[in-house]
Amino acid sequence: MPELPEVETVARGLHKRVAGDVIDSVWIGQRKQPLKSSADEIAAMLEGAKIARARRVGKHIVIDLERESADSDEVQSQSQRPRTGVSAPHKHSAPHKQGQWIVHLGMTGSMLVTTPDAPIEKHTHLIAKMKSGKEVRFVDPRMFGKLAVTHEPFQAPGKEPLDVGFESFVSLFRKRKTPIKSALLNQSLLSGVGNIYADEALARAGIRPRRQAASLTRNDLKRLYDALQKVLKEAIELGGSSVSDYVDADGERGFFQIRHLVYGREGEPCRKCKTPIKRIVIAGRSSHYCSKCQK
DNA sequence: ATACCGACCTGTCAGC
DNA sequence: TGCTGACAGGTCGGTA
Repeated sequence: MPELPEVETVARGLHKRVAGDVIDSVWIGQRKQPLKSSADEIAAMLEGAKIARARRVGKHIVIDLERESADSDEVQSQSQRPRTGVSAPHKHSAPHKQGQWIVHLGMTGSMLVTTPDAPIEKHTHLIAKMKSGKEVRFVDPRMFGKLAVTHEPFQAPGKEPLDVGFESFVSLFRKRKTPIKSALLNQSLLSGVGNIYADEALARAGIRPRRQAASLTRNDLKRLYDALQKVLKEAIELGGSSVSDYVDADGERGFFQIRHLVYGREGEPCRKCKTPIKRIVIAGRSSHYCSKCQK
């Protein structure tokens, strides 16, 4: 489901709602598909930790956790401790002060901040109960999402599309024989671009998705670079694209889908020239373009 | 090294 | 009213 703008929206929503809050307890459901870290590892890292920050890296949500340096001697049980910050629920609390909770939403994942009485949706795989009374819930029908915890600083494999400089952008594609659409989807080149925004950026730049990446002129790449940054920023402003079931941390849909030029518009007229939008398959993914406006 | 392809899952919708 | 097949925002691992 979620690409850079959607993940950014969810991360901002989480930050706004639970930054500074402390995780009291964690419930983790059974899943056919593993979460990546084990349930025990996740619970050990999360329980008793304070959420310092929620942010986006590529298509990942990174939640920075802090833990009071429980200087060994007195470790109290989590329940009884009047209004101090973090309690240490485990006797052998991690030696690390800091940790990270990494969430990938896959195709259909969502991270919701709810009240405890909100009905529990089908396919809820994790519930973190916060000291404030709120709950953070990870819901993921298709189970392509992943949860992990780590002490290592998380790094995306590729460049951040909104931070990368133009020269660096050019060098990513210069030698690639693969179609430009495939190169845009390759997370080890750029992290965060998915099927919607690849199509939308190519449409705005006037470039056909099947064009070999290496065949793009510097001028083509400049238009693509500008278009990509612009479309991502606009989409973030509108809370992302809700094509079917994407919602943010508050359960709200995004609105960028009404601005799509090509994605999901097969057969509909191009907004500029009225030519029907075409759909082809590249590397197994639907790709949409206007055959007149994109060369 | 690089690049396709199917697999991983559930849900929905169109067509018969 | 089924049933079947195609398709869905993403990534992996195996294979060419």
